[in-house]
Amino acid sequence: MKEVLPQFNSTFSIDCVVFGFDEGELKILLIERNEEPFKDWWALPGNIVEENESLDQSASRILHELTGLSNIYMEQYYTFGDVNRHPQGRVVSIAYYALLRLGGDKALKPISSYAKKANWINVKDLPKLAFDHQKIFDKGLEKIKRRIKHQPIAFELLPEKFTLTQLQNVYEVILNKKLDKRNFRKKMLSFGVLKDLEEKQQGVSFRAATLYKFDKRRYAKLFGKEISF
Amino acid sequence: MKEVLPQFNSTFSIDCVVFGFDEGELKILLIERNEEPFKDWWALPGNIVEENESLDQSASRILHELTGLSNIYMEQYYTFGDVNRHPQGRVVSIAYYALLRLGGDKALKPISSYAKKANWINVKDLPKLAFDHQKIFDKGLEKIKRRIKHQPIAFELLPEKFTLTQLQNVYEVILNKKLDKRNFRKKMLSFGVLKDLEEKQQGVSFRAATLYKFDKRRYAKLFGKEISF
DNA sequence: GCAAAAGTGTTCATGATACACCCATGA
DNA sequence: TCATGGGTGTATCATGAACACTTTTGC
Repeated sequence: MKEVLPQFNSTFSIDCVVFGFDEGELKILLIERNEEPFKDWWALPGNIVEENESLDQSASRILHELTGLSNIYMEQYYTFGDVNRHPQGRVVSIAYYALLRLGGDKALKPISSYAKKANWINVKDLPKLAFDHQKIFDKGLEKIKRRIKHQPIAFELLPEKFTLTQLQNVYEVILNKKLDKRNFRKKMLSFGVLKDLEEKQQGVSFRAATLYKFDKRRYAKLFGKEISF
Repeated sequence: MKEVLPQFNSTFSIDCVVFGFDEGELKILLIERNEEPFKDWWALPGNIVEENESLDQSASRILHELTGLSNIYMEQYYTFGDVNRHPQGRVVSIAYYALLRLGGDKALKPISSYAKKANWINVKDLPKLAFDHQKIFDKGLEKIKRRIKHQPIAFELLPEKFTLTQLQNVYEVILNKKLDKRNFRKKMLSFGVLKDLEEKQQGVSFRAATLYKFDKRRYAKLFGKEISF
């Protein structure tokens, strides 16, 4: 049966824009390539899709190999297929963005070794990227800018317990503009999806802020999928 | 160089959800398949991407072969890659939606012959579709529902000269809800991107409506890309 | 006591919604 | 003259935007 399909030398890959938020900065995970082409260049983590895995599975696998983490929030957002985007042949790349909580215990534990090293790099300070990865990144950033206005994705970038100021910070960095503190809090709390943990920040040298938690159940109940953050 | 790439029996294709609006109804173009698998089933128009064309080019080509038209408004929106979505092997499909003006002179002039016939079918009355095409359609419809709220895509479904009632109809059918006539007109006109042609409808058996035209230049000037229709 | 961030309300402008009647035309 | 859709305005409500000071805490 299989030989019925038309065929030429082509393949497809996944590339991931992995966003992390740390100390008020939005970063992405870049790897320094070990192999030609673009040896020694910085690139988005990515890999070839294997025969027996779906695209989503492949993206999860790549992230797992890279970070040792599972259950990362990811979404497919665009597919890049210009004829000459890969110097060694026709490679169509399906792009995903991922969001994860940085800081604290979760250091990177890379499993695979196709990269010399992986690094978190501030999105405002990106080096020149291999292939068409700059384009892929740009579109990914644009995507989460839109997304964060209507879906509760900001919480994926924060620890489970967070302060309202940290949350506002995520919005400010992603949207790249200052927001009004009072209006932000009023609006956020008005959705009724933040649970006041009646618990304070620890170890800060100033007034400790209240910790909140995103209440997923309540969110799902109130709004199927739609809201305007 | 080319043999460096990992490879297995796989390929990629484009599938298109081609929307057309006619007499108050939203329709899509379906073809009846001529070949196995799913011979005699209805399916979305689509084809294998060729070696020397980008994804966008491929989508345009497919639409051109199918309709004889060029310069159709299209956008890539999702890529479907489940392992068993195609019974003959691994086929990853990149989905596009297209919008075009129906009615009047523009009958279909199919060029290719992989289909027995192509038909416009009301989206409320779709038959069972081949492969995972129902899923592809669902996601496409969802996409234009969102899109129409922020981008001027409704005009792509109308003739160059249209009445406000026709425009409202497009919104109502895509969003699947009634809108208030006065509020709709007020809002639409307030954007300042509709040009009053000082010309009336012809050949109607009731009061003729004013014809308008979408003013692309003015739109581009006023709003880079963003607006809330 | 001071530095640093937490926390808190009101006013105003704008946009969204609800709602009903007269007008022009062709048959 | 009647059937059909074209065309119009106002009042109310909800939401978003602007804006500054007091409180708490650790050092």
